Amino acid sequence: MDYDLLKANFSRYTELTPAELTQVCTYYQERHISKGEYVLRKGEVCRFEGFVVKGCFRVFTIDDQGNERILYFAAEDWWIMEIDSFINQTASELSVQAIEESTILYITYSAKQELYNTLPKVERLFRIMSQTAVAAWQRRLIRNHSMDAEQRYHHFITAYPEIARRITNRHIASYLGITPEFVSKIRKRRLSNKG
Amino acid sequence: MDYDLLKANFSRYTELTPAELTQVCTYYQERHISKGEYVLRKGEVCRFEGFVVKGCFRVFTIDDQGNERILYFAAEDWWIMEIDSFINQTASELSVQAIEESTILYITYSAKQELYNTLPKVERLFRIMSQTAVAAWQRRLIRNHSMDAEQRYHHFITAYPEIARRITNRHIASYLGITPEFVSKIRKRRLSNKG
DNA sequence: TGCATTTATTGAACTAGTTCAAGCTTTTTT
DNA sequence: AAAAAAGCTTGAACTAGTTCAATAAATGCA
Repeated sequence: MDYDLLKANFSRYTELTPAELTQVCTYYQERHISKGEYVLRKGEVCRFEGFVVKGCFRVFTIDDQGNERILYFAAEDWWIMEIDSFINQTASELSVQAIEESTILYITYSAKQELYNTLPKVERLFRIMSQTAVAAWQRRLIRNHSMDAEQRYHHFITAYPEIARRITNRHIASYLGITPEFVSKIRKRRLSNKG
Repeated sequence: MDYDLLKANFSRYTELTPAELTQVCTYYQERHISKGEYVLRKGEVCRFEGFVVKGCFRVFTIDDQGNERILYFAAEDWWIMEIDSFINQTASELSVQAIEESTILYITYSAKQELYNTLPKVERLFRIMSQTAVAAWQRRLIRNHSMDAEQRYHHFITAYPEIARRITNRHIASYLGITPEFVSKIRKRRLSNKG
């Protein structure tokens, strides 16, 4: 099992010694998820925190009319969980589905609690990780208010070219909050402006 | 000085003994801010984390064309800071301005570091607070994608009736990501539907 | 108190994005 | 390899929300 990606992710937030990093990783287990499989469904309790080692997931909501809204994509080096459901062990508002053959490293709720108590430095690690995430979500909200659909599309494909290549137009549309038809029209416009 | 509101806020996230709560509060100082005054301007480094005891603030961005977008309002029991700027001590993307005569309790960057080191439980407190905030920002993003302007307006005034009464329509518009004119039209529509 | 400034309302013309429907392409399944 | 299913593209008609302009109302200031 290869924990290098996970270790690198952790090291971005707090300095841990190689021994500490290795110790933390022992709490994480590997799991393979096939394309289309759900790791979490709306209404279930999120019992794990997952780190994507290989593959890609979509994290999304389903509203009363059955419309799906993709909140984010999680490819290599991203986390998948329903944060509220995981920390309070309550019903999840989100679903998480693999859109490729994937491998994750996951930690259960009880193992996570044990990890926090065993190695208090991990508390700081996830504190900083979460604070960084808050800032990122705030920036995304501002982008959504200050950019139109075409600008948001352009921002997405330049900020995440890797992910953009791997997903369908419908998924991009759902992520951007617009219709798939309008994504087609934006693409057409962009092509004719460049040709 | 009255730390009750701050203590109650902390207690929502982690259990601390009365002694610990009191100890934590000694790191926070009171400051009065007059209406219209800025506590942070875009480009400055955010050197404090503030908790609103009395009054109301707007936290907002200014884009290249000079357009302001309100990210959130912070009245009593809310926090004001630029989280990214505070944790990394880098230039802030946001500005924070008092829209009423206000009182805050604030902690400086170095005092916060000292607090984390002196009382490690605080690390957990802010870890949970930040994780809760991530979930809240995710929910807000989903609302923005799945509701139209009228639904968003209605959600805001029913979720935060207190704040809605205290701010102008322009501010609500800026928060909702629509024009002030359209807020007027929504209000008119709502009135005639009820009369 | 009166003047100046900001804020709210309303309407008419406009635009970004949606909806629906049809035909085409690609992927998945058998 | 064929059939089925899902995804993409395009256009025409529509709608939610914007822009601009003018007027009225509220607020701040000397």
